[in-house]
Amino acid sequence: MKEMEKVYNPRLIEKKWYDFWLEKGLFHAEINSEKIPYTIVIPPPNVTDILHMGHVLNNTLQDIMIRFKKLQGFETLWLPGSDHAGIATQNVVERNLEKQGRNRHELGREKTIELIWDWRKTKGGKIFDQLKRLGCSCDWRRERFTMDDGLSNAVKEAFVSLYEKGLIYRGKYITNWCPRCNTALSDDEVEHEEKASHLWYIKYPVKGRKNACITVATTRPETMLGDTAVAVNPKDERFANLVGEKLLLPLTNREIPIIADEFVDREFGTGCVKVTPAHDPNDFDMALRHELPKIIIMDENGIMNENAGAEYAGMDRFVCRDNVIKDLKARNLLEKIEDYDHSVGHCYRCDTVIEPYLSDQWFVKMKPLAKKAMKVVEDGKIVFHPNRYTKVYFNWLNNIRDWCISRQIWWGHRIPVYYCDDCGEVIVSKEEPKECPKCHSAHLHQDPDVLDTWFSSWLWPFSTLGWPERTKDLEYFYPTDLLITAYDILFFWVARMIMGGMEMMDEIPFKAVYLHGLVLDEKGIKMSKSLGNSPDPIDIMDKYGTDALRFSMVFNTPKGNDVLYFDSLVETGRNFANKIWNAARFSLTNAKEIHGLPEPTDEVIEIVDRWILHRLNEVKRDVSDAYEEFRFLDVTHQLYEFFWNEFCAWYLEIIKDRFYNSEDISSKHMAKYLMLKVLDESLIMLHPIMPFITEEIWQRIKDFYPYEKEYSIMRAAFPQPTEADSYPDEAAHMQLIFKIITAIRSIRKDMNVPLGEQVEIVIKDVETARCKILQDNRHYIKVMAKVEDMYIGDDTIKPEKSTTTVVDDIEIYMPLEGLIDLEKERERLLKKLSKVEISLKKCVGKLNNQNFIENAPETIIQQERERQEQLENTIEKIKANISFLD
RNA sequence: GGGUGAUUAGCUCAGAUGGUUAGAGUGCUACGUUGACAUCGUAGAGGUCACUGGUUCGAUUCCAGUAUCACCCA
Repeated sequence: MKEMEKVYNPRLIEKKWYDFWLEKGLFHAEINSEKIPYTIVIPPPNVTDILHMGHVLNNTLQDIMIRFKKLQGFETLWLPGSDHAGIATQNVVERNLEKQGRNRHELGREKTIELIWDWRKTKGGKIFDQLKRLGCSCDWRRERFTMDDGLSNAVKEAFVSLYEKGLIYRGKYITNWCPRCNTALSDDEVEHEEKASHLWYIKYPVKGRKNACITVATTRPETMLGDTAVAVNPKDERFANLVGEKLLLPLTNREIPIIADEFVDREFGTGCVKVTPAHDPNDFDMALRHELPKIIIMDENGIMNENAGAEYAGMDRFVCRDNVIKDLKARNLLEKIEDYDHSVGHCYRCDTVIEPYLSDQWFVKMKPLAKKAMKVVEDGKIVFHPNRYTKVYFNWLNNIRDWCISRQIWWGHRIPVYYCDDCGEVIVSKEEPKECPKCHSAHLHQDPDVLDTWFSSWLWPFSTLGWPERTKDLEYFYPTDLLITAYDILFFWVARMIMGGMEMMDEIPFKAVYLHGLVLDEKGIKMSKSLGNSPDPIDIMDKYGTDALRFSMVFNTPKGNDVLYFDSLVETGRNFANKIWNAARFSLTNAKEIHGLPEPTDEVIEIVDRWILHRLNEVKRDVSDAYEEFRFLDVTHQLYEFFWNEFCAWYLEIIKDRFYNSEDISSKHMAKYLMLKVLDESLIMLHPIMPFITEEIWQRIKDFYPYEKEYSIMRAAFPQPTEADSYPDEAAHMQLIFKIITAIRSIRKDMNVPLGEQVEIVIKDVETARCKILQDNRHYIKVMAKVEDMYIGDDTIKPEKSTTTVVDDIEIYMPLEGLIDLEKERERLLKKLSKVEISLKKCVGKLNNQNFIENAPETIIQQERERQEQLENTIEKIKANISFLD
């Protein structure tokens, strides 16, 4: 194998290993009765999607769990795929047509759909190549698309079975209509935005009463052309005498009644509301209660029609608004205009202002589905992480309204409903019927609409595994284990999948849901294409490496909260990757000759070896727990701290002395063995987060390791903690040694004694047991603090002209012939003294508090007493040293 | 209008069933290229844990309220 370069270069290795994993089929899952399955289905990206930072976070987290579970020995399946994104995809192709001066209508339905398929085959699914670049261990052999035959069949099956259960119905209702996309949308596809607007107060003359008017307030004055009543609250005495009277609707002179309805809020506006049943959902309900006519005043493009009156027909709705206002003013019927903020619905695909619009649509009855979906979460069969989303979920399901599933577009699953042209019979069937079952007519036509894309997505966890066929895959992999998605599609998708799973499979779709946050830019603003604040993740990977990006995202993403992204963030990951690389480089150059040697015996083990084993053991436990609990931030921080600040900064530095200066072969061997062991196990623990660099290094070291190794790190076993590697005493002793070393280095720095200059140190510790620890491990202090001569004892004497520090209550002296600056020394000691005195004051304060003594637990009191003693000793020693300066 | 979350170092964020000296990354300061790494090393400075009350022997942590910000639902 080639020598390792001085700096880690991710470009050279990433593609190589991804191809290797693919070639070995390491991402592929099969039914395996020997193993427990662990399944994640990908939240399918749109077929039009290209990778953005949100995808990076989402897919990195999924990959982490899949790789982690694989290391734990599960048969892991990460099932990838995309959805057909009805509106978005059709929009893309329509825009292309527009550029050529054509449109879908002149092309016709079939030809347009053909074009969209062509687009999907040539341009669609670009994101999958990008996910591969990100290292995602998806089982690509199982890639699915919502428009595939199997999944289309699932959609039909779901529709028909829901219809047969009476859970799907068709009707004329107010829906959210996008005049640009020319289709209905579900409530969730409407994004509300607070807009500064006005409240227009319009006077409606009362018929037969000269000069009598009633004033209504509205935010959408153009809709008055479709008013069929004015409503007041029945308890509102101001208008009691007017109920039942007729009004003359301005600009049209149509007669409309004044009605009384509980819905009217007496406090809002004037207390009188205009009722426009065909263009407002609340008014629609009111119209049902009062049997009012419903006048549709605009077409599907938001253009006023003849019902709006000859003067306004043909006008765009917003132009019409201006004209209505102008004309009302001219007739002196506009009482006033107030500034008013209200939330306006926009199409989530094209941002056009939504028009509530009366039309024939298909709906799913949600209440019965919601009930089951709530029960499984109540019963703890599905757990949300973080848990607070449980409440949000219940809140949404408790207030759920029926789901409008028909869309007036062409790209999607055609609704499996047929109408008899002769007798009007409605036939709901998976197969296209040959004749009307009622009148046997052959003149049938299919419903022209298609289904909401989410109507196929909510079946995803089981349709991708073969449903409605009862496949072996379903039996083995379903229910899936985990769904990872951003919290912004909790309702769109997660809740609906639970409903779908319960209804179709009578089984939960997944056991856990992990909801992560959104990726924001450095100012905390949501990234979006239109703002241009979203970097291209591929550029970032080119610049810093994939592992660096993955690590950095996780290192900075608190559980369930948003993450702010900026480039400098990724430097952390890049630097860490380089650190790992160099630790490996060091290890390899020093480990070569242990090839083939057996595991060393305990006879030569040193305390620092036990310390690193102990720490490694703790890290295995903590990291494994953190992975299990989706605390990815803890995983990265634990591993970063351990690898960099314990393994590299202390262990590797300490064993250098053995490598370079020791004659003891077996002791050297022990250090090399442990160095490789820590490296090996750290790599495995890091692998789910940084798959590429860990595989590269692991491949390089595996031959040096005394054990037989697998051909890929992906097939390694996640390290298990063991009681045998637990050395709490030795670990505590080493911590003390490290503290002493740091204290000596600190004096050096303060006194301007560079590490290149050897010094003499005298340590005085009157506590016998502890003093022995220092004596036994003096060589570590000598090596790490560059100390030539060292005297340790309970009776050592402070050398003249020496500088001092006190660690706990251990005194450390460094003789500084001619170098000591008395003032500076006094300053140092006084600073230290004041710190310790503050601590002591707090401590004594507690112990002098009778209530504390009476109420606090004995262990805490004991702890405080010991602390007091040590602090007093420390102070006494610092003071003595200060007076020594005089 | 209802709900959720946030407020801790210059910046981005962890954290503690309530009990030593509140942590990390980044930034900053000083010194340093010794044979893994300057994408580095060593040492250091930097925090009234948003505010006001309450519970408690003890609150930055629990509770209530206030303020500011963000998001979701209507």
